[in-house]
Amino acid sequence: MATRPRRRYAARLPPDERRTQLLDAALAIIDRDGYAGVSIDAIAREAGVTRPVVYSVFDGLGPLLYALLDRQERRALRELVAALPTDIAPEDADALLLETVRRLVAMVTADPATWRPILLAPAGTPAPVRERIERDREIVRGRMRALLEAGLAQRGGPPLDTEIAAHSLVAVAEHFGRILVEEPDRFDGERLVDAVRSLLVALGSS
Amino acid sequence: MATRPRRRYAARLPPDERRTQLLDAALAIIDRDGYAGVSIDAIAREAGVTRPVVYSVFDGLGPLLYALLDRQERRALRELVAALPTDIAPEDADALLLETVRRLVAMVTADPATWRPILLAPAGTPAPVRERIERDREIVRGRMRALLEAGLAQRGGPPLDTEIAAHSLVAVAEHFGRILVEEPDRFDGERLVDAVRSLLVALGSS
DNA sequence: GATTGAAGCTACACTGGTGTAGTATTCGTG
DNA sequence: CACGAATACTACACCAGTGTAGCTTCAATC
Repeated sequence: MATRPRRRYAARLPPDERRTQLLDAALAIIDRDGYAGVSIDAIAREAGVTRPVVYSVFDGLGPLLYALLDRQERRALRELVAALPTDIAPEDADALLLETVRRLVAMVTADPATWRPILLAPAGTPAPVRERIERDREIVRGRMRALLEAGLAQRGGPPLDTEIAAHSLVAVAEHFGRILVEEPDRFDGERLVDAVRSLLVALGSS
Repeated sequence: MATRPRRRYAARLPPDERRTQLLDAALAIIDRDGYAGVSIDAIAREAGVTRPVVYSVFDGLGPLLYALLDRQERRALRELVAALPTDIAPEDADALLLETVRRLVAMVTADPATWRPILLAPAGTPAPVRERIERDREIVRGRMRALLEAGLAQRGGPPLDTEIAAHSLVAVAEHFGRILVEEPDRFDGERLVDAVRSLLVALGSS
């Protein structure tokens, strides 16, 4: 009974680098197989290491995913804020809107590994992670609502339930974000921009 | 060592009734705990029966959930088709739209147990079930698209990417459907109707 | 009221994942 | 070049779920 030869030791890393590496491994798994495939065991395997190594850095899968979100959230929100307009340019609102859509599409397609875990979060995520993402979503809606109100005020638009409108816009954005991430060939990004343009024309927006 | 007393036998049922009962049990679990809580074991427990009973009727969890979807899909699509307008009434399109929204809201709030498994499906559902629901979604989008095109043709609306528009409308509808099912107190149904009404006014829809 | 077949139950073997105690290896330092 | 701290590995006990073989009970029939 040839007892299996001892496993070759993985390169030794200080906790900080190990931590980074493990988070990268988790991200790679999520990007490849979705949240379904993620487990302490899978992460250890992906990193070429054994489970106790993972436990030496994180207290379990929940805290690990939370830490991952912690790291990715910053990047994602930064990208998002950069893509959204900062204020309303009344004279060229349409062009600004189109440019924003274009930026959002580019943002997601350029870095799907960042966006997939966020857009697909409901599927099998631990509750704390899901709650956190929902909180972020709420923040984005708040910002969207502020933009809407500012826009309506400046352009003298008619009254509108801006909370509902913000929900709707974010829902649509997420829907197409999900498609961009999961079936990148389904809709060309520019087609989405064109659709918004047509909509603006249809609305007779000046 | 007091060996546990033999479990009391559950009422004997012919396969058909047992099948129905098990599907009901699965539905109750999904309605209560979401897809996360569903397993052969949990379903057997919920039905007051042991696992082999479940296996005598279904080949496993996948087929069981598929059968459940089979049963619920019919009801759901029937309700949905009943709620959507059948044709375009050009002279009172706005009222028809408002009525449709009202009907959709009523449909979901009246029977959340039917709609929760569909609206929340991505979370932890076996692939075949998810694919099936996605197919249904595609059907609904197709219908929505036909309505849009008919409406635009009749009312001489401007050109629009109706595929994108249908995606958007369904995405918004699902978003609010999910909220209605998960946080019924967040938005009053009538508020959603009002929002659509305001939107129509804002569009200067005649 | 005995028989018997359908419908349930128990018990077991298996899988894949968790978490940890104890041991082996590496590598920087003196 | 020896040693000790840091880092990794092995091995185990545990859990929850799966799927099945074989035994038990029930109830319809004669």
